[in-house]
Amino acid sequence: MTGPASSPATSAGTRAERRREQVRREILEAAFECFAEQGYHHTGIADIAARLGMGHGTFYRYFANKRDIVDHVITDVIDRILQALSAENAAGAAATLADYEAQSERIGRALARILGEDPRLARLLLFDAPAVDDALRERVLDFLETAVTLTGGYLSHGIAAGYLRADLDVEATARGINGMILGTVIAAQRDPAAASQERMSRAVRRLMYDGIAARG
Amino acid sequence: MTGPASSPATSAGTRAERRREQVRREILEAAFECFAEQGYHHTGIADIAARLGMGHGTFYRYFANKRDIVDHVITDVIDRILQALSAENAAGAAATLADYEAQSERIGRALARILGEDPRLARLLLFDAPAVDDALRERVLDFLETAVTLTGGYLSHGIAAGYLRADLDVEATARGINGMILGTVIAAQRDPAAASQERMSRAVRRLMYDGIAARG
Amino acid sequence: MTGPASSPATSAGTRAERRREQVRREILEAAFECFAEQGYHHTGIADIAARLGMGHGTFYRYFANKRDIVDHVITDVIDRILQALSAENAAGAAATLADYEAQSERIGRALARILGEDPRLARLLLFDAPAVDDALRERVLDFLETAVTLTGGYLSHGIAAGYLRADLDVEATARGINGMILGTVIAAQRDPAAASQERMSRAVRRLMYDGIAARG
Amino acid sequence: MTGPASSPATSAGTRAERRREQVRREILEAAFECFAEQGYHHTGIADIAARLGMGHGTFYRYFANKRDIVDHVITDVIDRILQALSAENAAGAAATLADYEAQSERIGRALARILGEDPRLARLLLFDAPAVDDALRERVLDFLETAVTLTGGYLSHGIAAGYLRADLDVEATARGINGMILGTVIAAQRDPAAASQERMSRAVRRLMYDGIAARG
DNA sequence: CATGAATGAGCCTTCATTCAT
DNA sequence: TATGAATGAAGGCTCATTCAT
Repeated sequence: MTGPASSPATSAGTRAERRREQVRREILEAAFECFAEQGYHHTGIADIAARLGMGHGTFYRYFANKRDIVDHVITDVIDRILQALSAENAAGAAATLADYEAQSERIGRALARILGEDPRLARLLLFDAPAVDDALRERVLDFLETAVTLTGGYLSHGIAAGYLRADLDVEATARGINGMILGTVIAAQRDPAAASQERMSRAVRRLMYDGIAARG
Repeated sequence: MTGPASSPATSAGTRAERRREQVRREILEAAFECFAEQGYHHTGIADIAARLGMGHGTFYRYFANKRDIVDHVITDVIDRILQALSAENAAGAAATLADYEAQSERIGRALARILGEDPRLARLLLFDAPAVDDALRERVLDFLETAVTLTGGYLSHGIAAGYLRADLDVEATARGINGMILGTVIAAQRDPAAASQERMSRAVRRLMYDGIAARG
Repeated sequence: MTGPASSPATSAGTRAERRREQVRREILEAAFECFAEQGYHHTGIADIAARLGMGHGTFYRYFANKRDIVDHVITDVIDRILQALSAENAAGAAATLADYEAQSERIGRALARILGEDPRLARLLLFDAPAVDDALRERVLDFLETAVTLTGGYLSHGIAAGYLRADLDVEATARGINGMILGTVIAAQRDPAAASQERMSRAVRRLMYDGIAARG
Repeated sequence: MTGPASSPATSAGTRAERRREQVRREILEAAFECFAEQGYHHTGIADIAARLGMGHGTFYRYFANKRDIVDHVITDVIDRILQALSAENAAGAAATLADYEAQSERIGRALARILGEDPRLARLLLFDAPAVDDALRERVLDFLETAVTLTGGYLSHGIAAGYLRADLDVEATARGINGMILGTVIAAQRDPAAASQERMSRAVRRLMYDGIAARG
């Protein structure tokens, strides 16, 4: 229910191939749960197999090794987040500031839904994956960078459309905005109350549009 | 009588005690380096000892076990950051918005100095420590929460002093601001160029005071 | 269908279960030998595994740890001795002094057989197990106490049947008798010659029935 | 108070030598206590030194190594027991059965005093020393054999004097008698109540002189 | 294809012993 | 002579991975 589940094409191929694909996804799901709940290093292959009631030797028929599966799990997590984002994006659709605000709101909600619904997602991505090894840490950083690029794209579009300040340092501002989202996500690790997401969303919007200074 | 009076008493106590304290710090430092470079789980006690050219048994004369030292290392990292913050704080000293901006600027610089100077600090704190175990992840979250409280204190003071909007959601806003700092710190993992810090600082300030919207 | 029906079902269960039980017993046996020959503390898990030509990791598939197996080994030793005793017991069957003597004789022979046959049994139980830790020493003392209780039972029966002195201090006398057996067993550590057992048996019988004093 | 303390010649030699000898004895005493309370293998050199408040390096100025001191401790224990025995022996003094009984009684009391007073003595000798290594186990067996020889000497004397049965198997009977003493000593490990010693003494005497059979 | 028994590299930790001070 | 810091051999235990069934 809450684990990773992407690739819409569940079909394709022989019945055996479909079966194989299904087992793969089950293992992926179980691995996600183990990693997210106990951490990568505290999870044994046997734990993953046990969760599915299968022999742990079977695991190696579907994934090369432990490192391999964590890679796939993280890929899935990232994909799910990116999908949540792109589902509500409509790239450069916002034509006015109001549009932009509404779009930001939708994106925020989508993120809140997916990440708030299952705090293990963020925990795994932010707190476990980077510690696995250099390569995986880089992948997480890449993802964050991608998110910055995405946000930057929206900002650039807004500037072109004239409803955002022309003198914005797009990249730096995008980093700032994404940082606020990151802060929200991390805060949700402690207090996953959805309400908090509402508050955060409002506060961030106020900050971005009104500034924090008192009107002189 | 007891030898030439040299070494300007780095700490108190006997010569032996000072020596002991120095070795302790060396081990702490070596452990920090190992953890930061290879990660906690890929670091063996032997690695730490080898880095100092000492027998690994010696390690256990100074620290109870591997878990013990990572705790001390993280404590040190957090302390260093908090000191960098408190050095420039002057709690509620800012009387005007200009003061506040200046103070924020100083704090930002201090952070940039300590974290930008040695990117391993942030890497260890954010990307390695949380994966060690639940307790350490909680400590890191505690630290972030402390930072939010600190920022919130500044905001509250600013509201009381009248130079910040009275209707700010202090906690949520503080989370947003700290998130931007976090985004900056994480960005520095990739590009530690000090210049980037400058840019980020400016962009964040613009965002906070002017908003991102074009002036209508 | 599932292979030729051979191996006359040493125990119940699947073939795998029988195999597992067999390996368990082999490890138990190897451990017994190692402990008895080199002592508990001088025996490494690797020694036990090496004796069976298996990887030492395999050991841990069958026993939780070193302490666990020594417990099982001692349990086995105690069980073997108790079985030797109970095989010849017939609880309170002896109706006359002659019966009683004959029964004692049989019990003595059974003990001599099992303990004399393999002096390592006694060595392990008396000279190694008590040094493992407090709990195991208590188990050995418990066993000796059980033996005293057993002997006491025979004495009580003999008193009730009228062929033993009514004024015997049952418990104390049982301790004395068991002590003599213990002395015999320990003597066998040095000279395992079966003849010695005969001599001891006779001497003890003489002592118990005739006393050591010259007939005045 | 309760530890090993032999060699009557506390004097002899320089003052420095006497001092040295005193420290040696203190270490021996502390080692006895540690070994008896925690067992040989659970005792570290550091424990012994700590008990005396001295540096553990100092230990090696008085004893070659851990194995060396346990040897001395056991030697001391054995010496103390043998002294307790020889103090009351008067070799072949008993001229009548009554004399012999009285002498046995005295010896029993002496043993009860020294072993009952400090159960750690027996525990160390019987339950720890034999597990140290082959050599020490042999020494303990040697001691038991010596005790048998001693008892055998008394029996031989009694036979020669005519108050003991001429047809006794001296050695075997001596083993039996010593076994009863051993049983008593081991029983005292559980219930060190001195009264029990009285009971045991009486029961053993009854057994040896009257036999256990009812008088027909 | 599924299984789980076997494997051994690897790592933490202890502690007897040495030796410079 | 006393000290305790340093050392590293030794050993218990885990777990990812392989492979025969």
